[in-house]
Amino acid sequence: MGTATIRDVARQARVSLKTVSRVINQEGSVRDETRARVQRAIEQLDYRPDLSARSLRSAKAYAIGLVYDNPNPYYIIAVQQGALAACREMGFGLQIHPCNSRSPHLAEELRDLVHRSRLAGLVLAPPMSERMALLRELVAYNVPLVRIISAAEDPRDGFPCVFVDDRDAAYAITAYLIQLGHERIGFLWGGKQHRSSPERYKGYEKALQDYGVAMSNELVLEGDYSFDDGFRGARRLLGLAKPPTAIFGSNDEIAAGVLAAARAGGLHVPYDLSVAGFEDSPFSRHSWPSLTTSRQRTEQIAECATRLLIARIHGGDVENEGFSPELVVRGSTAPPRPRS
Amino acid sequence: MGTATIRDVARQARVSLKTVSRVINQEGSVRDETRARVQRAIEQLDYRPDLSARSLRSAKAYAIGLVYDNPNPYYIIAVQQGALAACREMGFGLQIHPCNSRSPHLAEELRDLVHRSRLAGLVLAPPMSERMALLRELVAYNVPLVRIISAAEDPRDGFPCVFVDDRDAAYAITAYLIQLGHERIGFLWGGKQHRSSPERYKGYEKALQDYGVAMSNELVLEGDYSFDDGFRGARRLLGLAKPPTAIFGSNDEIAAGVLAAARAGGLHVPYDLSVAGFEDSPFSRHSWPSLTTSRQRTEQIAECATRLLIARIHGGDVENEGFSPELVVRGSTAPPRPRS
DNA sequence: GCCATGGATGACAACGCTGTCAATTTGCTG
DNA sequence: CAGCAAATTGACAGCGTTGTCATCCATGGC
Repeated sequence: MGTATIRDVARQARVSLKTVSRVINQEGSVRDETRARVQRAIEQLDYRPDLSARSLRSAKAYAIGLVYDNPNPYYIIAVQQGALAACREMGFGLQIHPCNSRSPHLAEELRDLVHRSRLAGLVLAPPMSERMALLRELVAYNVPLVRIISAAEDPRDGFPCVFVDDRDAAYAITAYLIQLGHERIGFLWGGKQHRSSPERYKGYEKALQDYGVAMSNELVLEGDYSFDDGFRGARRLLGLAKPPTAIFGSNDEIAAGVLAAARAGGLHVPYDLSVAGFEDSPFSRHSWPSLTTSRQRTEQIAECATRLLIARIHGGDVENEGFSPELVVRGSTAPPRPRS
Repeated sequence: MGTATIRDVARQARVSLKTVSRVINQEGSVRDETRARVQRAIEQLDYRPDLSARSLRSAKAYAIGLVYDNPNPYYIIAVQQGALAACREMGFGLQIHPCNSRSPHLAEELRDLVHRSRLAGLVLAPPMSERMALLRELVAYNVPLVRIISAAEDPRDGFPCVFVDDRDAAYAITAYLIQLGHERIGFLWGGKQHRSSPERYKGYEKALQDYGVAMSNELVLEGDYSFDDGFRGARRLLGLAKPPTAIFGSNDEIAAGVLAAARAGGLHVPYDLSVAGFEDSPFSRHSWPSLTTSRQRTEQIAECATRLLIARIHGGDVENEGFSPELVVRGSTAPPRPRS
């Protein structure tokens, strides 16, 4: 049995191979009656075009690659969902490619992937999307790509992208904390290899300036986008002579660590300490108290990036697009407790 | 530039196409000197075989599909990682295929996928892996597959699988709670469409029996593998005239909901209430207190399943394999508070 | 010195499909 | 009804690779 080919369909419909091909690819120039006959044959034989053969012959590719190196399952799943949605709609396949962003041979590895698997292009998630050297190499290899990056505005650097305004979002969170009455607001950095980290820091800094709140270096700690760094960072901040009344973690995992540290220290969130995160991961809804955070429409962002890539592959000259995360207020933030 | 073909390599090495093919596929019957010349040409030209052309011609496939319908990002990412590890080692590609397990045309959809994308076979994660009708259809379509399922022992039903003994693991957790001194232990069911749910329930039930602890229907509630059902279920249990002193949630998300409900009710975990989860997701480590749970080596399980599939594709007649989750004791469980 | 043996190599076709271009049919005009 | 353009259809080659089978050459036994 198995797998009818275009040949079988042609025989059954009493037309040439090429006519079947035309019907499949909606090329037009086929009489309605002929088309109907071919359609019928296709259904009777349960025929499905073979993507390998098609892409081999037409020198077009019908799959794209999704490249990431990110330990955050929520983020990755959302990116995958978005990319898949776009791919399915456009009739493309999706090949996922988690990788090590520190690998020295990444450009070759990716070019390899593209060539071997006949990928039409790549969607790059952070932090790969922010390695200029990598981007240049890939472009030199003629690999079409679209990036998802953190930037306050269109970078116009020649590499197409979808950009997310982390700075503005961090500004909004910080401003919200200030408006609640907080004047000592701790900030825990995310990973240095992510461009989003300095962006978020800049937003924090600018809000303090704009509202005339004094900066204090002791309130800002470096770290990574991890629970453990949130925990450790919070412990240090809470051990200060003048501890902060609010802590802004650069993502929800960090904020989760802060929550844990606060509880370990016997503090009641939000009355003794306000905590804010970033990302709106499910964790932020399920923690106790639930986290004030910033909602990134990761799925939509990825879908948009994938659409851009496919449009580019189809030869379009497409514009970059920007997204702004939005503030989500939940139970982990409140006005500071009046000085006793 | 672009993408040398086997033809270029043959020209450069002054041999025939076929000889290059032999070298690439390690077929033997090539003189060392010739092989070296070809190798050199391959490196110089940076040649990579085209998987589409190869699979087209050889009627073999070099990619497998991973099919799942599961809202839990931690689980999915772990399964993907495991499957990818096996695929990379064996030179296979991986195509992910999230889908709706309730779709009536799933079998056709999957057969379609296999055919169009020339997949060598499918790895099925729960709950798809437990739909006998689906399995039968796929086998009728000649689709090689391996399942990941929940079962206390090798089902020997003709469909190859990797089976995870959820029952024994749930038994271990329940027994542990009993040994701590608990006699009223609530149980919150997972999703009915997952075979793991009744398995976990059976483990709970058996432990109560074996230890001579009275069953009480009011302590057992149905639900889904979700935070919200954990929250609602816990509220109901805690509102009973004789509330439980411990609650066993069928997974970590449910347990997270229980934690939240306990806190909303002013209870201190673990002193007023012990809580246990299942899965060892990162959440279980990052919650406060961290959750006593059952560690499933999801990544290894998926890798094993993928290996089995590839072995089967290569014509091997392989044995099913079993995994037993292991008890992880953390801060959310303690002896019950003495009656006041 | 001759032939059987077997290892190394190559020529050629074909996998399933689409691009090119030529052949055929259709429809329209005068 | 001839004449011509446009619409429709088909023959054929070839994408990059491997399977089949034929060919070539060195070796060794008699």
